[in-house]
Amino acid sequence: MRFAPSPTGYLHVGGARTALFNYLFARRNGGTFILRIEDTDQIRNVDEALGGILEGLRWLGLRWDEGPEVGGPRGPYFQSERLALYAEAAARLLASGNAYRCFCDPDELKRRREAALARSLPPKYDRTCLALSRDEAEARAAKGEPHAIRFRMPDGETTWEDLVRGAVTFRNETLDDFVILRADRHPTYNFAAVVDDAAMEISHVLRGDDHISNTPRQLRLYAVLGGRPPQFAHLPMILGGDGTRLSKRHGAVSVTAFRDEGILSEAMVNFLALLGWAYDGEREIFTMEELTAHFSLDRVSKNPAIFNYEKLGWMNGEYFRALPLARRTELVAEDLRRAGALPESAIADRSFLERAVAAVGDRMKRPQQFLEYATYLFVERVEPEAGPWAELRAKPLAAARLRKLAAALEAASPFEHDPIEAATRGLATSEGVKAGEVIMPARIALTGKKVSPGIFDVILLLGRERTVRRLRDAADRLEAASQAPAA
RNA sequence: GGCGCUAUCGUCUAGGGGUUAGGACGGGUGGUUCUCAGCCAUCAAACCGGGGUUCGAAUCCCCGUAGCGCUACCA
Repeated sequence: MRFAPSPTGYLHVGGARTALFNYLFARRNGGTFILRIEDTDQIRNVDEALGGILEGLRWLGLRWDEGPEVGGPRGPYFQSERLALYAEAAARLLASGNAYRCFCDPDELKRRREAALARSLPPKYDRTCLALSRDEAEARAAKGEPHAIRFRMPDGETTWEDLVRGAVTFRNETLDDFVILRADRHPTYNFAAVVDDAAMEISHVLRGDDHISNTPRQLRLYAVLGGRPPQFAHLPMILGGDGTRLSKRHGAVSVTAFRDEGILSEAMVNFLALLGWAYDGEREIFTMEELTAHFSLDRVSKNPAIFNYEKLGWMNGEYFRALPLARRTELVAEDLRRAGALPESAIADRSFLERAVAAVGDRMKRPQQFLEYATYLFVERVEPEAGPWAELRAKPLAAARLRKLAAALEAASPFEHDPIEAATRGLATSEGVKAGEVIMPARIALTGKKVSPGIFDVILLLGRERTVRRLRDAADRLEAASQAPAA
C-alpha cells in the first residue's frame, strides 16, 4: 500500500482523500502504509514543497509506516534518489527489445502532435526511431547524442479487474510508445511508478481515477519487467461546485488552509472519508478509529463528488461543539492570537475567556466566530449598529426602561445569574410587558447588536459597573437623539 | 478527434427486478428560549433519454446524450 504524491508545495484535498483511503485500507488490512515522493520532474521544486505535504498528512493524523523522515527497509523514498534503479530497468528493456532509443527532437514531436490534433487525427508517436537498427542507435548514443528511451507497446489489449470499477480494458494500439526515460536520464511517471512499486512490493494501488488510462501502460511494463502487478483501485475525483476538477478558484483546496480557517482535523478526515465512501448511507459521524474499522473498497463510490464547503462547515460544528470547554477556549485563544484581534492581556486572562466561550456556547462552529458574539466584552464602549439603534429609537419608553433596569441591577444581590434574571424579569412584570421588551433593548445597549449570547450571561460577563454604565449611556443617547429627531 | 470512466433530490449518498426510493448538508414551516445558534417536529426536493429483456425495470443489457479524465521527454 502506498501514497505517492509529487511535491507540489501543499496537500490538496484530493490528494488528502487519496492518502486517507490508502491509510485506512492499510490499517484495516494490516498492511504497510508507505509514503514515496515522486520528484522526478527536474523543473519542479522539491525541498520546501515537501514540507507542506508532510505537514498536511501529519495534521490529518495519517502516519506513514515508511517514507521520508521515518525511513524503512524499502528506501530510499524519493525517486530522485533511485535513479540507478530506473537506468538499470531501462537497460534491461533495451536489451530485451521492449524499449528503444528515440532521437527525435522534442520540439519537432510537439509540432507534429499539434498538427495531428488540428486535423483531428490521433497524436501518436509515429515510431520513426523504432526503424533504426540497434547498431546505429547504440553508435549514436555512444557519441553522446541526446535521446530518450521509449517503451515498445505490444499489440493486443490490456485488461485488469479494478477493485472499485470492475473489469477495464484498453486496446494497446491506443496507448502509444511512451517515453520511459527522458534525455536527462530521469524516468517518467509511469516508468518510475512501476519500477518502484515492484521494488517496494506494493500490493495495492489506490489513486484518483485520472490515473485509469495510465494503468494499462503500467501493466504492460510489469509484463516485461517481471514481478506481479499490484491490484488497482481508482477513486472518483473530487470536483468543485461547477463540476470541474477542484482548484484554487473554487476556494480553499489545501488541507492546511482549512486548518487555518478553523476546521478541525477530525472533521476534515470525517468529511473526506465521506467523499466517495459511505458506511450505510445513514451514519455520517466517524472517528478515525471507526473509519479504520469499517473501511472497505466495495463501499467506494464510482461517481465523482463535488466538494461541499457548507457540509464541511456543519460537520466541523458537530466536532467543535463536542470539544471540552477548555479545549474550545484554547482554540479560540490561538485564533485570537494569530489574528491579532485582541490585546495579549485579554487573551491571557484565560478564566474570563473561558467564561465568554461558555456563554457563546453552541453558536460557534469554528473558533473564528467567537468575536461575532463577544466583541463587546473587550471594548470600552459599544457603538450600536444602525439597524438595532433605529429599532431602539422607535420605542418611546426604551430610555426610561433602560434606566429602571440599571437601577434594578444596581440593587441585585448577589450579582449572579439568578438575581440578575429575577431583577430583569421583575422589571418586566412591573412594567406590564413581556421579558423580551426589556431584554432586547438591553441587548442592544449592552452589545450594540440584536444577536448575542443569553442576556444574563452577557450582564454577568460585563460586570455590574460596566453594565449599568452602558445602560445609562444608551438612555442618555436615546434622549439626546429624541431631542434632535434629524439624527 | 481517439480512448476510458461515470450517470438516484441543488450537493454527498443508501438501496436495487415488485419499496410510501431511505439518510445527511442546504432550503421552507412550526415548536422551545430574551435574540441568534442549538435542539425537536414537519414539508418540498431525485432514479439523464430511448429501446430491449421481463408478468414487472429506477435496478439487468444495448444505444444515445451529458459530464469528467487521459491522450507530454507533467505527475
